[in-house]
Amino acid sequence: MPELPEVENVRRGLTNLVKGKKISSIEARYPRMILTGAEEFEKALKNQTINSVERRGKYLIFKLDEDVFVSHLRMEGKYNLYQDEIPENKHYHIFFNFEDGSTLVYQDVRKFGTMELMKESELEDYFSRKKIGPEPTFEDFDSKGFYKSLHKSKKIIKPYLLDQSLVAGLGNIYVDEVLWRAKIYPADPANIIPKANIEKLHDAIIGVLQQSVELGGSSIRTYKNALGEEGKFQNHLKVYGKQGTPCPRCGTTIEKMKVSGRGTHFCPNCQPKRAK
DNA sequence: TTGAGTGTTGTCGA
DNA sequence: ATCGACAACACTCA
Repeated sequence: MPELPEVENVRRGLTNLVKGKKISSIEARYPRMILTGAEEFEKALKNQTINSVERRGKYLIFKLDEDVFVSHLRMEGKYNLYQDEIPENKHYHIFFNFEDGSTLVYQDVRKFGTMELMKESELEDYFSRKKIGPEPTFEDFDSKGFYKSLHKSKKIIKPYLLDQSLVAGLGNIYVDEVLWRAKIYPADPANIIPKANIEKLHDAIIGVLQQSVELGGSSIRTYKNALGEEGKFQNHLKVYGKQGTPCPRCGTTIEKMKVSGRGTHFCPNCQPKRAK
């Protein structure tokens, strides 16, 4: 389900729901989801308190007394907190039982999500091994460095942005949105995009992701935050899912195509192909 | 009914 | 180095 704005809203919801709660037991019904080993995960986290829930890119970081675990929701992961009775659901995979009787349940229809146990001191290395780029903020994400990287690369711009190395947090929805805002053809190689468009792209990445965070993210298919609430940013999408409708900027019909295997929405007039 | 498509990421082979 | 294909899995829609 989630890109950065959705993950950030899940994080905020979880902070309210489980911060300060002490785990009494964990049940991993789908052990393969826990890449570092389900048994050790269950054993290690028992009797530890969740002190904070943080985020890096699209990854959630639960910080406990002695350990941390990193949770990635992939396509459809969700967290729900139950005060007592837990409804039967075949997509409920990991159960965190708390001392106060409540239970945090991880739900994932497609079972793509992952959890990994580690020490806080290992986090930096973990994200650097995965080549997770800067957070999309003006403090962390430098426009000059971004331009330099793109200027010397023949990679196709859209999949390059999706690989998280230049900036963390974009997924298939927001990448189409920011390319539309910066008037860039999604399948063009990075090195032929004019500097002015790259600068616009840089600002759009920060602006769109931040605005979506504030609006609770986008509920496109199944996304809801940890409180079961839908986001509102889907009402502000300009191209994602808008194929066949007029471009809000120029009225040309939005098209959908495939770019490196992903459905890609764009305005053929505002985002003309520059490559021959 | 079957196949294509879905908000992600990692691996493998050319 | 890079890119496409494919994998993990379940469900929806044409």
